[in-house]
Amino acid sequence: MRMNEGVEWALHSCVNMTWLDPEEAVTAKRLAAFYELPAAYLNKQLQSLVKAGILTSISGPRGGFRLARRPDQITLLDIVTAIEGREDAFRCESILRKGPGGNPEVDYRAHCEISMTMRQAELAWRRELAGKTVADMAATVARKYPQAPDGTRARFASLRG
Amino acid sequence: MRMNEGVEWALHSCVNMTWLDPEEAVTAKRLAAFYELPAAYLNKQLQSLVKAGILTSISGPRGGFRLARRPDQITLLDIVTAIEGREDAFRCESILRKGPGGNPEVDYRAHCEISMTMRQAELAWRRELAGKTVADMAATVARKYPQAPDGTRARFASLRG
DNA sequence: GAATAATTACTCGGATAAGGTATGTCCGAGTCTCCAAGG
DNA sequence: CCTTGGAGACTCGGACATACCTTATCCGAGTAATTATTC
Repeated sequence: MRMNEGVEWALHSCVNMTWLDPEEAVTAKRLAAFYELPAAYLNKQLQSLVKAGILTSISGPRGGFRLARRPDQITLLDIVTAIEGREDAFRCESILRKGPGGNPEVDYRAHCEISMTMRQAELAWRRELAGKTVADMAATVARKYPQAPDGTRARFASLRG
Repeated sequence: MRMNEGVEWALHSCVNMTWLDPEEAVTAKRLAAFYELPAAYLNKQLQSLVKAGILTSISGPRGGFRLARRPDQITLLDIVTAIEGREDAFRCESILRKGPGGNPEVDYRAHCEISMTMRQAELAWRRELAGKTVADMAATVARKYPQAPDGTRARFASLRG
């Protein structure tokens, strides 16, 4: 059980975009150069965020990506779900159907005790992620490292791309 | 982010073993036949449970697997960890090292806000799983489906292997 | 000088390869059982 | 009848293939800025 690398990239990228002018678009190339990541692959991940309505994309010169809504309206769960998909990590395969008294018609995700318990645990995980927004992250970082916002803007400005 | 299929198999198998005589060993072949699973692969997963100290294995005729300790002493987290390993799903790659002010010496798992928040969410997940034991599962199933224990024993007895 | 139209360069977006992990299979080492032979 | 030795069969355990998903890359469609041209 291993989360996509893109989740980490997407989270950091979204927090970084918080420091920028809301109208300003940043290219995937610059976002990638920021952490020395592969640009084309990061671009692919950002596309997932666009489809999920988290980012807005702009084509052509002076194009790029920007946050589609206020940072306090974007939860970490939104980003994780956009990259990883909506399915649970534990996918109940309804193996009880093959056991004694198994019924092919029954949806065991709603009846199998193990399936429900595993689902409950994932809900706790999701609840935690849904309780934190990109704005929360940015605020904490800015408090602990006051130079971060300006430093980020400066770095973006200096990056060729 | 997709959990190993073996986790579901291991959970169901452990609950099933709860119904059996604690001294009685069940072969991987029978456990697999119970849900029509691939025997050799299930055997591989059960080996992980043995290494984790959850099951005890016995070689030779009349051999097989049995629970290494009381079902109320085996949490779902124990089983998940045995199969999936101890690492977090979200593995912080410390990409901040490459950013402005990045320090190659710093362990960002303890300083990166995003890393810590993701870790916190996984802790909530683990806490849920650690709070449920195999005995809890078995008890709930037995209450909802009183015929389950006898039915399970009967099925094991009827399986060739 | 201003408006307009063609050109150009730059961006995202999706289609296309490469690598790694989960899945699945196989055979050998060890061991318990069963059976037969001998006391 | 009881003991003992050996053959046999069965089990786990780990080494060996396969398939799928993640990771990575590339090129084309579209677009906005730019430049040259005309009025």
